[in-house]
Parts: sequence; C-alpha cells; structure tokens
Amino acid sequence: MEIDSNTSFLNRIPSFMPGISMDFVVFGYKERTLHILMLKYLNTDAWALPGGFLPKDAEMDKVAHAILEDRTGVSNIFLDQFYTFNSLNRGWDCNDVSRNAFEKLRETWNKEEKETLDEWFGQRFISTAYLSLMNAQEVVPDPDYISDDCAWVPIEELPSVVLDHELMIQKALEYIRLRINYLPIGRSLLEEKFTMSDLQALYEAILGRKMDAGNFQRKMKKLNMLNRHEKLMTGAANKAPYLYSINDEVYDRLLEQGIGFT
Amino acid sequence: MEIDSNTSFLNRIPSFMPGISMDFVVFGYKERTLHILMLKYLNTDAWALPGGFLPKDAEMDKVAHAILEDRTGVSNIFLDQFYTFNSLNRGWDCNDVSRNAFEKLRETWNKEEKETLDEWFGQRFISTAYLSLMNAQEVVPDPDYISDDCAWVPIEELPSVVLDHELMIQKALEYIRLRINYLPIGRSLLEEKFTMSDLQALYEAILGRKMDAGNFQRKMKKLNMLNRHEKLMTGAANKAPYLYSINDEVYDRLLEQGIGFT
DNA sequence: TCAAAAGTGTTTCCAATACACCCATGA
DNA sequence: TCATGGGTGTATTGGAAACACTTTTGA
Repeated sequence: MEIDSNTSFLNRIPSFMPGISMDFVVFGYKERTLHILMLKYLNTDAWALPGGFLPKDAEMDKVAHAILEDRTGVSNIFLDQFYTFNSLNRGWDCNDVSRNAFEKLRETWNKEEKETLDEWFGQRFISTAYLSLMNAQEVVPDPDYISDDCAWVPIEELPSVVLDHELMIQKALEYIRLRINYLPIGRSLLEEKFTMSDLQALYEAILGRKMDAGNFQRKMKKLNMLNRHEKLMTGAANKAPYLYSINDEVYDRLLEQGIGFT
Repeated sequence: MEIDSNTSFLNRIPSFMPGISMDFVVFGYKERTLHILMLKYLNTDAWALPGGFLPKDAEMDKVAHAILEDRTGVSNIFLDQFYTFNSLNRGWDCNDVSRNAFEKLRETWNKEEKETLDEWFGQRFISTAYLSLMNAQEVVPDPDYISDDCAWVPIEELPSVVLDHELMIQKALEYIRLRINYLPIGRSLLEEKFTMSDLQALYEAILGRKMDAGNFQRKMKKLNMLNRHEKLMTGAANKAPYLYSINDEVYDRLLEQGIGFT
C-alpha cells in the first residue's frame, strides 16, 4: 500500500479512525552509535517521532510499513508493535514543549483548515507504538507534511521532544533490551558485511555495557550464524579483521527460540 | 474508580471512545492447572474473554482494574498490557462462532436498543489486551451485563471462543512465558502459603515442561525469596512438605532485574 | 516394614568470565 | 621494531542437569 500524497491531509481526515494514532521508534545504527529517526515540526524547534493515523479501511501493520517507507524509502522494514500509549494526559497540552510546538504549528495553517485541524489534533488519542530497526548508514530520511526536517539523532543527544515521545523512546529501549535475543538486530541494523567488532559495538550500544572481545568472538562463532569473508584492509596499523555476513537460514532459526546470548 | 451499574450500557455508549476496546486474559491457578477467566454470552454457547470499553474521560489502566474488580471482586489486581489487536478482520463477522453468538445476543435486545447497539458493535474496534494474574481458588467470578456465566476454564479444555480471543490467549501465553522472570507469578497465582511442589507445578504449568524437584528446590532456596513455615500434614503416607510464603521485599527486588530462573 | 513424596548430596558438564598471549598491519 | 587492535588459548568459576540417596510420613 502507498500513502496517498495527492490528497491533502485535511481531506483524508474523515477517512481516519478517530482517536487512534501510531508512532514509531526507529532505531538506526551508524558510527558505532544507536540513533533514532526523528522529525522536526514545521516552524518549530520541537522534535517528534514519526507517526500517523489509521485509515478506517486499512490494516494497521500495512499502514505502519507505508508510513515508514514514505519517510525512509525502504521497503521490507522490520516492525514490531510494543506498547499502546493511552494516558488521558498525553495531548498537546501535556507539557510546555508540546504546547509551544502546537502553537507554532497552528500558525502554518490557513483559516479554513484551522477548525478541522484543531478539532482533529485536539481529540484524545490512543497511540500504538512500533519498534523498527534499520541501517542508518544507507537510509536518508525525508520529512513529512507536518515537518521540515527528518534526521537520525544519536541516542545520547536526544533533543526535547513533544507529547509523550520521550516515554515512548524509553519504553522502546527497555523492549529492545529485553527482547534482544528475539529481534533481528544483526540483520536489520548492520551493513551486509561487517566486522566482529562492529557487531560487538552494536550489542554494547544496545545493552549499554562493554563486553570482552575475545569471549564475544567465540560465542558468536559458536552460534554458527555468520559466514566469514575476506579481510577488511582499513589502512590502520593493526591486524585486519575478517568481514562477516549473516546466514539467514540459521539466523531465523535462532531468533525463533531466542538466540542464546547474554 | 467504579463501574457505573446504575446507568444502562446503552446510555453509557456515548461516553465511550469509539473504536477502542479492552480485553483481558486473566490467568488463574487452581488444582495444579492454569485456568483462564471466561464469560458465556447471554443466550449462546459462545465463550469470550472479559472486556470493556474506554470512557472518554478515564485512564485506561484504571478502567481495566475496575472492570476486573467488577468481575472478580478483587482489588489490587496485577495487570500488564501486552498487545493491541487491530486487524480489520476481527469483527463479529470474522468467523462462524462470532456470527452465531452475535445473532443470538441480538435476540436479547429490545427494538429500541437494537439500532444503537448494532451500530456500536458493528464498528471496527482496536482492542488493547491485558494480562492479569490471580489466585483462582479464592476468586468466584461474576458474569457481566452481556453474559450469563463467568468461570475459570482449564487451559487444556478451552471451548470455542468468539472474535480473535483465541489469538489473544495464545499471545498472552507467549507473553507470560517470555516474561516469566519479570511477572509476580508466585505472589499473584498462589495462596498465601504454599509448598515447594505447588510452586514447581505452577512453573511447569506455565512453561509446559517438567522439572527436577531436587534442583528446583535448591534453586528457589538460593534466591532467598521464600520464608519457611510449619509443615503441612496432609494425611498422605509420605514426608510432609514445608509451607512457604513470599518475602515481598526480596521478591520485588528480584522481579525488577528479572528473577534468574530458567 | 513398605511405598511415596520431600529434601539433600554428589558428580558431571558446559557456559561465562578473566586475562595472558600471539598475530597481522602500517608507520 | 613498535603500537594497535584482531584473534586464540587457557584456567577458573558457578550454575544447570542428572540422579543416587536419605528422610519423613501413614498405612
């Protein structure tokens, strides 16, 4: 399915389920750091997670894929629903950042639009949040109709965000840590070919702790999920590391029962 | 908060968020078997999970507690949101059981009610599902306005159920198994005092596999989360087991970081 | 004295960790 | 030849699992 970008957002409002939205915590990995895909709203300094609404006649998962494909150009995205945020106090007046952002955003609306949009965004929303994983290196994100920037933000330098998006990010981090053994982080977050220390750095970034390189290497090899390729000559004055790629068949099997990896 | 049972369901419909519902997979434990709390709809043989709708001005978690308190009489219920079901094809016409049950149910409605109720139940619904845990032995469940029976059904003998409730149960089972180390199963599912083999049988029921009694006992003791009490004299011709209770302080601490128990 | 379940002791195995040490690479 | 990571070897520890064995209970 595709986002219908010929029809204006305003005109599509009646086709959406009222009170239901979706948000996406998209983890990307580059420069050995976890990043999150974020949008900067039009005319503001406020950042937000990508999101969208649910057409009455569409499957939520398909809409989710379509929205993210629209943002990133990537199809075949890994997506996992992780929580539905439902607090009464998660509207645009829940904190200063949101209030200000919403005011600024309203200034970009015409007089005719204002009534409908105010009503729509003023509703109580329940938002189902998805976790997504992609290789930040090869994805150049695009803003949507409501924002003028879309970028990978390093997880250590998160800006102030609107609504309850900070809580969403926090919950997503808990989720990815808890389910690391069941999520295709190796396949979704890395390049096709990677070194063992790339992979280790990824695990360290997610789990937030250092590991022993020797032990990491042995454990990974034992799982039998990696194909070894040629060495990577970086020009650095040290032993050149092997490149690896993922053996999809074995990887899928391991993921099903949970990769045994602490 | 309390369910307002003076006002009829019909009159409360306008106060609900449209298109949003809640369902509950309530696990209970008795007779060494996992049970699920189920309702039998009025005038039908169709069973369903307990559920409800979300008043526009209420917190979902509070409503969840209120609904289950209404069903079971228990306050302080353990509840954990685990998934939001959103398929387009989860309405009352999604399968034969649901279609038939809905027809039978409609026969119990007055002419005046029919239009409103048809419209309400005919909507597309997104349903947020909660996992709950309680001691089935001490809970005598009550039917709600839509059903004439409410009972603990052994998990091995589940009847045919309406809508996507079977999928919900399956997902809830996956969830409880995956998160067993983070859920207060010992505290929520057992009596105040229990024997070690009660506890072991509970783990076995949830995980669906047998364990070695000796090893189980030693592992549990090492966690230091149990207080030992007097022996339980059953009259059986064998050594009497000690009774244990849970040391809440230690238990809470263990649950936070995940009880180390495979 | 016996059967049955509770509970303890013991052995074996393997994963996790720590860390020493060798290897390859370019300066 | 040196510094720097890559990668291997090895010793230690502790938990998991298997199972023999002892204890307690009422018949």
